[in-house]
Amino acid sequence: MMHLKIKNRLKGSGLTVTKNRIRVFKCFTILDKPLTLKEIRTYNKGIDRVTIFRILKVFEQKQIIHLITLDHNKTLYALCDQECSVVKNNHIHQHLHFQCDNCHDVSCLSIDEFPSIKVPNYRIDDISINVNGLCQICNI
Amino acid sequence: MMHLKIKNRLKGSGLTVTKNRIRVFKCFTILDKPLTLKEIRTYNKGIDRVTIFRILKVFEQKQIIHLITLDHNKTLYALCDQECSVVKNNHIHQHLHFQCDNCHDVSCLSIDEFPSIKVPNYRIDDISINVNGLCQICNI
DNA sequence: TTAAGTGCAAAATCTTTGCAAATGT
DNA sequence: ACATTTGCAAAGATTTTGCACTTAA
Repeated sequence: MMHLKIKNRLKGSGLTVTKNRIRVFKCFTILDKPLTLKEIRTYNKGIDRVTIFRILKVFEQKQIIHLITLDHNKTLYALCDQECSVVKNNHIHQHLHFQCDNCHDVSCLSIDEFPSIKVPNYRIDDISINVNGLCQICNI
Repeated sequence: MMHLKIKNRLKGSGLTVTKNRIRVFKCFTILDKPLTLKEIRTYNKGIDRVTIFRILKVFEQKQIIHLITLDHNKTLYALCDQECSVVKNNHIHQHLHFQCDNCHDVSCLSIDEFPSIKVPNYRIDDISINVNGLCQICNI
């Protein structure tokens, strides 16, 4: 994704286009995987700690990225893509979050049949699934 | 659950039985739902902040409680019950975590058919599911 | 030009560590 | 008696806030 596309994405969300926001956005597209705060800071040296927090917060509000919360409070940030659809004012992700127990990388996986869950007397609106195991590469 | 039972549970896990540990354990059984750290502190006034941390940590290690990590890093602590089984050194919970969007209470729900997930070329070992919606009471 | 974003300093939280005193076995 | 747990103080880590300066539209 090039600058122009990024700019349009930001504008489309009603955000001012700034150097920092472009840099942060770009690092998501280049690395092409969910990132920890530490990684984001590493790839955006020079941008203030606080500014990064604020950019991530506004990106999340505008649904440019979404948070992945793994067990024990490990948080990752991932770019939303076309598969992220909006239902009833909520952001519904028809994908699951996978973490490899060997290489520890995290990825968003789309699956063909997303499980539906029924619980008697409850109304289920949103399902969030995290799975662990071995990824394509580590499973050879 | 009364004192004797709690004592045995602690001893059974190889833990020393102390007043504080009994108090913390007891508050889980009385309130009978997953609790936030804040709630645990509220119901255990007088026990030092640090001691609570240490008790929760050791309870987790001994699989007396398990952590529930909701979106945005909200963590709750829940008593493990007989349905928590041990598989391959990992603690597998065949239940899901539900949070009501109205009353915000969190609960562990057992469901009859726990979804199985298959992803080509991946090995899936552990599935963790969080759902939102309306609970029994709020869904009337 | 004027509204919004940024950097820096500092505050507010949250979690961990070290150690002497208290408690459990 | 001896090992473990606890409380307190303080260190670390993480996230937020306030405000003057800079940048984007």
